[in-house]
Amino acid sequence: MLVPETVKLPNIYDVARLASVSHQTVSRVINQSSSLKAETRERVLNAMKELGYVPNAAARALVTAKSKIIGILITDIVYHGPAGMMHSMETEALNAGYMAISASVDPQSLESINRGVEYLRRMGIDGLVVITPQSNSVTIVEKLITNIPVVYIDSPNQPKSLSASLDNFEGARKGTQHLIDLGHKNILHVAGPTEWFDAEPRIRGYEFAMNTAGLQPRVLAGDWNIETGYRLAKDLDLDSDGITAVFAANDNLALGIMHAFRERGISIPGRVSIVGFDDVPEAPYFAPPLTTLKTDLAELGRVSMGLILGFLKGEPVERVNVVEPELVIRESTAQLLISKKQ
Amino acid sequence: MLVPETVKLPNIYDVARLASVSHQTVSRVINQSSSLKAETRERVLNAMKELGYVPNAAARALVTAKSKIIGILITDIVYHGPAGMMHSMETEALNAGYMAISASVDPQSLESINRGVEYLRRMGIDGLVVITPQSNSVTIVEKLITNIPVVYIDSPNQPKSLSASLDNFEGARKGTQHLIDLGHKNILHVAGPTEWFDAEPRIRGYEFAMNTAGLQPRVLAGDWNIETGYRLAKDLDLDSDGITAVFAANDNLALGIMHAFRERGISIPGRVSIVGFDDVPEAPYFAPPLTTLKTDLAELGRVSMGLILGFLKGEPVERVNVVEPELVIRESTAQLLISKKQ
DNA sequence: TAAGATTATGTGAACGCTAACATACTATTC
DNA sequence: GAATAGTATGTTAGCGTTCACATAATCTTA
Repeated sequence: MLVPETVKLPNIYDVARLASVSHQTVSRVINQSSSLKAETRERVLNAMKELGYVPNAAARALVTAKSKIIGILITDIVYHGPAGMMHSMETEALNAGYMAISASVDPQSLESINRGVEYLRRMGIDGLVVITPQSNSVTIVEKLITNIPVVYIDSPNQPKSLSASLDNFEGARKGTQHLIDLGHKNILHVAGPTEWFDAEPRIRGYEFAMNTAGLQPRVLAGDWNIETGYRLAKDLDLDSDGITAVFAANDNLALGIMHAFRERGISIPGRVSIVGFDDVPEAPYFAPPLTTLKTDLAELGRVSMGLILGFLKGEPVERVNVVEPELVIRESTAQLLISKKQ
Repeated sequence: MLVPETVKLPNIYDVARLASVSHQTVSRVINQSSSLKAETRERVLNAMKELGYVPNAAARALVTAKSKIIGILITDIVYHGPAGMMHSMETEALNAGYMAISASVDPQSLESINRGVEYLRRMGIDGLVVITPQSNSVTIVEKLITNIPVVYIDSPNQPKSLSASLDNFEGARKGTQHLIDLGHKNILHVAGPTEWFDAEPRIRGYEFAMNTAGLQPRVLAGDWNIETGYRLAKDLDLDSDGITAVFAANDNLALGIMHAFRERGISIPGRVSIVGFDDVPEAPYFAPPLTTLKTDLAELGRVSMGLILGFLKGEPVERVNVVEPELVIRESTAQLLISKKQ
């Protein structure tokens, strides 16, 4: 059996003794202070290496009142997007000498959100990124976190805070316009869950494109899950409304929809064109490959973390930043050949 | 513009003063000590609430020499598996009063791994979970982390440490056996990258099943990417070897392979049966739905974190734990009707 | 009701670091 | 070569906790 050993880690005094300098000189080496003789620095560096010294973050945090930790409050990490976003945020933080630390919470449970925020506060985070698609988390955070900068991702209209978001409206508009350009007139939008901040602007972007083209918008309420797309498309009546294209609020929905159509023998894009949103890595390999809106979430993560870090460095930062999705055309969309109204 | 305000957070003395007790009594309330008059506890609790007091983790870590933080060293968080695993680990840690903190590193770069480990050490982590599929990270960790417990996920044979892993061998054996049971004789294995610990036992499991059945194993080297599956299957000669089934080392490869076959007009499972590994959420919606091995990575995460936490609590823990994949049969595999050797 | 046992609270020090100041060395100037 | 200005180093205190111990208050029991 393994037992916890209690090895005393070397501290700044141990290094100082070995290098025959004062502990403060060691501190200066750690903090790259100027006015240090090269020879002394060298000696200290060697002593540190010899003892395997690492600065104690707790002690430093205590005295500086800065933890060099950025918190990330995140819901639903299981979805494709957030995971990649986390990764890019962490890298960005690391490069600036910060650690990123995340608490994933259940957006349905106030208690869970509270607990997540509480844990982050306790760690003494210097800044916070909130990746939450729902308003109740935002309210809690606003109440509890008052002394550090906060960036909200995809949570529009936080007047007092920083924010970064995808331009969901514009993405949805582009996707819909693509279908309109192909000659489609009856385009259905299968929407995401309206409690999510992302879903609503996608609906509005779709409606805007439709209205602008003088077409009748038609929205079906959904959520982000494959299964929901499948269920909705399973007994969707295309013919009576003459639907020839579907704009799905994300790739998951699109995948489920395509699967249902495949089972029903409805040809894509022969009978119906499909557009998704996200461009998940699998999208080019769907049957058929999916036309969708590529959302650079890694970039969104970088931007958000950059906002916090810039703010902490005292740089002037934009309060609101936007990342634009890009239309990727694949085989799931095609020109409408037989126009109904002809 | 927003400017960093410097609000002084209340400390234990502020609470003590407001509650008219000593700071030590407040500490006792925080740490749920017994031998405290209920009335006193109540008074302190109220004072804490009134001031919005949160204990300072840095100060506590400094004096206890315990950070209550578990580090997670992770590579390739972008893959489906690790993300879900992270989530379950974090939850497990939180429930035990620990925070989880991750550093993602590039497994190709020694420097990146070093840096990741370095950052985690600096935070004074109490334990470490290493999710890395490659041996060089393991060596670095072993060299650098000597004073705290480490769990290696999917890194077999770490004699001095704890480990948890998927039973990749058994999973591969089951998947291959399923194809054999369906009457297939010429089964190709498209393998994962051999530098990854996961890939090799999958190859061996496949070979074991084949050899046991008196069949000739045939392995094609690949990696974990969809694109690779696609590329390999694009000009794969099925006929000259009479291949009727493919066992892919993960679902990504399977997806790429299926896509190539679809393009080539090769019917699945009519002409070729396909088995994957992972059971990604999309697998039931592939064309056709994919037979695969469900790997409960969330469970693997829970087990791993549980090992560390149990160890830290001084409980006796198993050194090695294994999570078994489960065969999920879908439409991508079918009975071989025309047997070649008949 | 005095003595001991138990429960409840208080006091000082220490954890490892950095900030602020003090002092010792070296280079410059007149 | 004495006065001045850097440059390089040392000394002390304090960050907010918990720990180990000391003391005060209360409860037993003969």
